[in-house]
Amino acid sequence: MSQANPINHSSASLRNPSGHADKEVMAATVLTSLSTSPLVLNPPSAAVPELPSRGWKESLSASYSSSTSGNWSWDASDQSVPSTPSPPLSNDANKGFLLSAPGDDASEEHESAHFLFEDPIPRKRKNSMKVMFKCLWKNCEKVLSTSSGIQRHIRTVHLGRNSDSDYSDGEEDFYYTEIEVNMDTLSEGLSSLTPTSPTTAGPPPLFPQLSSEPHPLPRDSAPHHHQQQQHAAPAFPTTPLSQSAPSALCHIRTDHAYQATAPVNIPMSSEKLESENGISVSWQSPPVIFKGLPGPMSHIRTVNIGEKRQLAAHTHTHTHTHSTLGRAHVSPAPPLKPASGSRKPRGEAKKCRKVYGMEKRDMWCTACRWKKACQRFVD
DNA sequence: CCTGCCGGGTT
DNA sequence: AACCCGGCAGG
Repeated sequence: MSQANPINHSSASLRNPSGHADKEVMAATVLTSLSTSPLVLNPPSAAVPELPSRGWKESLSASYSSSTSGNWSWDASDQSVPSTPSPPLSNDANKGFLLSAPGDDASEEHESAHFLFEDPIPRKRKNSMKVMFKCLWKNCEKVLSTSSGIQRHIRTVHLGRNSDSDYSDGEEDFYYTEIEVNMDTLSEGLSSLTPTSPTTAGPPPLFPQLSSEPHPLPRDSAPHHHQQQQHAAPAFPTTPLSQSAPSALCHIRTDHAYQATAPVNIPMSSEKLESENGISVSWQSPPVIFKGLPGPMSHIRTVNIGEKRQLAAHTHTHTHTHSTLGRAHVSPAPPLKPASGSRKPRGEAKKCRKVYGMEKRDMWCTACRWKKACQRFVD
């Protein structure tokens, strides 16, 4: 209850106003330019309306009414049902169109551009959050707007697999994160900047697990539009939204955090994150998981593929009353230790329980929840 | 105490 | 198979 704060709107204390503002802004710029339009035609600085981070829902649904095809479709529910001729593009996710693919992106791009440009009035965003999927492979910073897109990207580019006729979804390791960016904050930050292409690559994003709201956020709810550079050709892309995390919120989730390599603990303090040494972070293997609970900087969380479970409140009152102190059991069939090390040495890594705590039990990996060997923080 | 998780039961 | 949990080892 105390920590399970849903996307903390104000973020107020997330970052200290030190001197790294520009860095931040930079990232913001990138993000925005990305999300608004891949083409540099439309400088986002145009006029990004700013709405009070609070109450956007109402104000939006009100003012956002028609004007555009309004297919921001975040939540079909709050759509004012603008007379959209074409069905809401709730397609995305499953369509599996890879935005960054040479030719594919056209469509989506078109769309976004479409309603972006056609916008007569500075429409207000209905929801300032945007979900994007970011590839976590070593030097790849690809960001796509759909999970299927990123998966495909990984499959083809990193796993060297031909996506065409084969998609063995089940067991693949898709290392990517789902990030949610608050556009409001971004806009604010760069309202005074011009959208220039990012030249520096900030440190990779970090995604310590962190609580967040329990919203399930189904994959196909990702707003589609916006994308990023072309294929993964450049081994070192211009890191689109590298150091995400605009002061407000950045919501990251990694799919498949399971069997991640040994948890790497990246020194992460909001400052360090944007400190000059851009790429200094030990960003080595795709899946990176944090051991410790990042302090205040928490807007990120990791999720396992099979863990999409209901992340509901679940205030579980599991307070096990371990009163059964029956340790002194008289085991009938005793000794016979299976050749040495009977029980596992007991890894030293902190497991879900320790990391998230009982109150956030729904964030544990399934194994932990079932009192099985932790799969997320394996030793 | 607490945490991790085995072993085994239940759905 | 997914889920749950008693109970124990280790700290």
